[in-house]
Amino acid sequence: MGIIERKQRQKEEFRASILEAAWVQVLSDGWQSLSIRKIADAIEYSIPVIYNHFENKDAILLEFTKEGFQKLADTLLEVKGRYNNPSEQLEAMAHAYWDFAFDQKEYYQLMFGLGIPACERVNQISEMKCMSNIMISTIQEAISSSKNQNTDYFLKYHTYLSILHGLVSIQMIQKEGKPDPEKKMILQDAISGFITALVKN
Amino acid sequence: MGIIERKQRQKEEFRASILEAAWVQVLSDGWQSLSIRKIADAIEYSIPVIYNHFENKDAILLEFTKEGFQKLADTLLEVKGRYNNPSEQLEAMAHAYWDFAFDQKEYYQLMFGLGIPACERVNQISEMKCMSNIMISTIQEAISSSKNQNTDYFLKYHTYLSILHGLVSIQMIQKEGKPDPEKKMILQDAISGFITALVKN
DNA sequence: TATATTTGTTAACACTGTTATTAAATTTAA
DNA sequence: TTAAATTTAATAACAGTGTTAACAAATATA
Repeated sequence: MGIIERKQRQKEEFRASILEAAWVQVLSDGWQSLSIRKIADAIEYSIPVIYNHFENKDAILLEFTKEGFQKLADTLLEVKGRYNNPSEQLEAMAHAYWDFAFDQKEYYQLMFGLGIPACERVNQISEMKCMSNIMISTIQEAISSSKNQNTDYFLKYHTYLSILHGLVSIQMIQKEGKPDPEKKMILQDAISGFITALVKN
Repeated sequence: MGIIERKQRQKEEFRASILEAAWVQVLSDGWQSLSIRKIADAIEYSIPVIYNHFENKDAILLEFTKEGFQKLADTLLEVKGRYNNPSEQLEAMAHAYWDFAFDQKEYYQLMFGLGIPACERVNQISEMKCMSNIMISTIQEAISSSKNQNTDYFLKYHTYLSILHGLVSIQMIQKEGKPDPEKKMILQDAISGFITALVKN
């Protein structure tokens, strides 16, 4: 009696095929031109079937938003694991963040609402919180081994993320494609300033 | 024979009325819901007349983008004039930037493509360059009176703008409306770190 | 086999930006 | 003043968009 299991499996495959078709569209023409109709066309089904698997278009976008934060969190965690010193970790994570943004530009734009309406209340998404926690814990560790143990870690987390996002998004607005490698000097400049202020004060 | 002058004047008044109607729409429902049809409805004319004054919808958005950068540039210049010391100027300008972003949220979102497609090649807009120059000149002055005169001013400008934009946009993504006054501590933290690094090194 | 239930399609609604065609008003020329 | 030229505006349409009500076909249950 594995019929309902098979049905469940097929349903999930169907759902996955919708996301797959959507992703192909996005990679080829960007978020702006993604439409339910094109997805339906790609999977060779009629339009309303998509609404059997997703409440609306936003639900599809939300799925990718979550995926994006999960991928970023995974990357940060992996990179963090390559170092022991919190300062080194924060620096390496900053570079990884930058690379993720430009290697997975479509994800990043969706996650942070660059050019398209982002899911409001992004910070309530659990995958987003997961990413935050990785950053926060590292900052807390850095503070533990710093001169001033009373530093507000949440403030510093916010500053850290803001610097990273600011650098990335300003860069993305101004130029198409991946930035020159030298542009990473700006990242290096800003982030080393932040880390110095965090540890030395 | 002031007929052509009158016509020219009327044409500009018409143009202004289009922008005025658009702005009312934006303030009440945001950029997302602005449409040519609603503008036409508001000015009580048919749709195609709008295309006699603007090539397309993007041209209307571009107009507001320019306006926004002009307003921001004016504000920064005014604030800068209140201080003599470059460090103080950079700090005051940072606070003015923050205030502008949240007081003129609609402008800011359009200028930096938060949630809506920004005009590509924003940095080619002259009003944008004007704003940049105000920041750059102040940074150059700060470098002149700093320890290391060889500091790359353009890199520092980019860092300065990125920090500001990052702080603002992360804040805007996470919360609706104007942020708590205490959130400005994050700005203070980040920007004073930047200025210290700029002048003391 | 007959009845439910799920699944998918057609067709429509209410929008969007944009434009070709046509009519009206206005200005210019005779 | 009348006729031609020009400007100005409106209607109606095209090609899209997200979403959904109504209906038909396939499948599962009784």
